[in-house]
Formats: sequence, C-alpha cells, structure tokens
Amino acid sequence: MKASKVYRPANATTRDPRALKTREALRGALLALLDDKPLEEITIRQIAARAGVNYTTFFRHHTGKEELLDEIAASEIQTLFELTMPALDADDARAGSLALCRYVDEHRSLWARLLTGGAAARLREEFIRLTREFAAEHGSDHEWLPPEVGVIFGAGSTIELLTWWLQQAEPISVEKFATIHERLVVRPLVAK
Amino acid sequence: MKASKVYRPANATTRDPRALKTREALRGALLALLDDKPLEEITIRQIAARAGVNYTTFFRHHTGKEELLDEIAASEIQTLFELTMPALDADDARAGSLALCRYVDEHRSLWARLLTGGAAARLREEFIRLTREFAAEHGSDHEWLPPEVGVIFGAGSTIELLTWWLQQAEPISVEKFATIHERLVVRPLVAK
DNA sequence: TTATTTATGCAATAGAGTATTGCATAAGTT
DNA sequence: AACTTATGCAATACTCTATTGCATAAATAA
Repeated sequence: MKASKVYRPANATTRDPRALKTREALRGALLALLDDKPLEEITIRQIAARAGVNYTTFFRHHTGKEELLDEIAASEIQTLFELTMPALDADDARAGSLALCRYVDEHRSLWARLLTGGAAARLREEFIRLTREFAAEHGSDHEWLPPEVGVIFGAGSTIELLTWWLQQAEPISVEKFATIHERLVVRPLVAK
Repeated sequence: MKASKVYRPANATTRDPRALKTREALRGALLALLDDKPLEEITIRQIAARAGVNYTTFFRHHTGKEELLDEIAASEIQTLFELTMPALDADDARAGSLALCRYVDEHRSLWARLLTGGAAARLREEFIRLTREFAAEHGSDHEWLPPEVGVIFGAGSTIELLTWWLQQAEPISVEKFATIHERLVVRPLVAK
C-alpha cells in the first residue's frame, strides 16, 4: 500500500482549469470579504465558503490567508510598476507622480481594500523592493542620504499618502494629489 | 446565592501593590518576548509564564495582548512628546528634529521593540493624534496641502524613518539622522 | 488584632479557528 | 478508454483564547 499524501495542486504554474478556477475564486472571495472587514476578522472558512469551495481545498492552494493576500498584493503592485515605470523613467518628477496616482485612482476600490484591509505591510514590502530596483538605476545620490533611506522613505510615504487618499469619502482630484506627492515625496529626494 | 462574576482588578487606577506588581510584570514580560519575536507569534500563555503569573490572571488585567501593547505604546509616545514638544515649539526645525531623534536614540532598545515588534500601527495612530494637536497650534498652511495630509505625512514618515534607523546594526549618528529627518520630513512641510 | 475586601492560583471547561488525513468521485488529460 | 489530478466530504487533532467557581493569601479597614 502506497502512503497517500495530501494532494496539493498548489504550485502556481498549474494549467488545470479546475485549479485555476479555484485559485481565481479564492482571490475574488478574499477581496470581496475585504470590503466588509479587515483580514484579521476574516476566517479561512469564510473565504472558502464565499469561493464556493471546500474548506480543505483552501489548504491545497495556500498555507494561510496571509499568503493568499500576499499573492494578490504582489501581483497588483507588479502591474502598477510595469505601467508606471516608463513614466518615471523620464526625469520629469511630476509626470511620474501623476502616472502613479492615475493608475491607483483608476483601480480605487481594489487598492483601498488592499491598503486598508490588512495588506498594507506586504504591499509596502513589495513596493520597497521594486523601488530599490528602480533606484539602483535611476536614483540620485546625496552625501547626506544613504540610498536605502531614500528607498524606504520614497516607498513608505507614498503608501502612507495613498492610504489617506483612498480612505476619503470625497477625495481630492488626481492632479492635486499628484502635486502633493511630488512636493512631499519626490522633490525632497531629488533636490540637492 | 450571589452570582460570582469574574474578578477584575483591571482598571489602571488600582493602588493595590499586588495588582501593580502583576501589571508591571506583564509589561516587562511582553517587552522581553518582543526581543525575540513579533507580537503575532507571542501567546498570552507565554506572556503570563514569563511574568510569573497565572494564565487566568492576564485576562483580569487585559482583554488581549494587543491591548497590553497599546497601553505600553501609548504611554511611551506620550512621554516622547512631552519631552520633545518644547523643542518643537521654537521655529527652529532642526532643533525639533534633533530633540526627537535624541530621545529615541536614548531609548533605542525599547523603541526598536515597539516599532518592529507589532506596535507600529498603534504607535503611528498615537503619533498622528499628538501631531494633529500640535499642528492645530503651530501648523503652517499651504493652499496645495490639506492640513490633515501634512499631519499624516509628518507622523507617518517620521515613524517610517525611525523604524529604519532602529533596525540598523550600526546606525548612523543622531546628528546625521536628524538632518535626514529634517530635510525629508520637516522642511517640505514648512517650505512655501 | 480581628474582620473584611480584594487579587491571585488552580482546575475544569467551552469554543473558535487552523491544519491534516483517507477515501470516493468527478473532471481533465493522454 | 485508461490515466492522472483536483475537489468534496467526514473525521480528527491541535492550539490558543476566554470564562467560571472555589480556595487561599495578601492588603486594607475596623
């Protein structure tokens, strides 16, 4: 008799339609629940139920709800950077801020859920990682500012400002917000 | 027969030496454990054990470990502001930054544990609240910057920078760090 | 000191949520 | 059609939070 192990379709590269459907359902379920309450108050059972999937199945794809949210956050921020980086490439600070803020504005409800629902810490980590990569190529050096601090500050305060913006019931315009971001975050970093 | 309820010495104003000792032991135990691992990985049982107190007793003083950490964080940040505000009162931006950074530097291990151990969110909230109070009196207005954003940014990025600084094995000097804080956080806020 | 109040220790217990396993079945793949 | 794989389902184990009743010892008031 061969010892049966816990079956795990798990690894994200699966092509099986059934697995893909389940993974998609789980992502959607978590995002839907994040509309109502923060991650800590969401149980795996609730996610599975909302996804129309058996509780056990959740663990065949993810180790926990945090990991699932990580996955979502990482992919979202990846997209954000891919669509925003080009604009940042130019030396026009305001254009970069504007591109970033526009993208977030166009995906408001998703980003609001991620930032205020419990993924802030993970989003911040990914944001820092990608910012670090970017800074390695385009960063400007200052004798008073260690590069890593610039990265932390740039990523951290951007997240900070975005979180505020996304929480507002009647948020200020993208243009005004981009101006704030440019003056408080970008300009101090490039100023000599 | 009178219905016996759960006895709660709880309220922080108790003068009973036994209760005071217990509360102090619990605070110390949590801080000690935060040296090794983040709050999520610490159980109430561990805190109680480390404090040399029965598990049940924990709940007679606190509703959970988060609340206990909140209590510690709130009192620490209160002290920080009381000792730092006077320096901020002067219009000398650098003096304010320096006073704040000096205080944190002198209480390095405690603040490192609070900021990196799980109290960051709570610390941030209190920091924002106190900053808001301060800004209401000393804040400078800009047509491009809603006062509340200035508060969020000032408090948030200060916490952000401090967290980085406190995590370094060989941190830069207080003076250099204060310069960074002044140039990245304070100056952009007061600049016209 | 004596009497009373109050804080803690201890044991029992309940409940929520996480995590795993074996087997059956159905959907996908070759 | 023969196989491989993903999910459903039921059972189960574990950890951690939280409460309760009673006994005891420490603190306070008489």
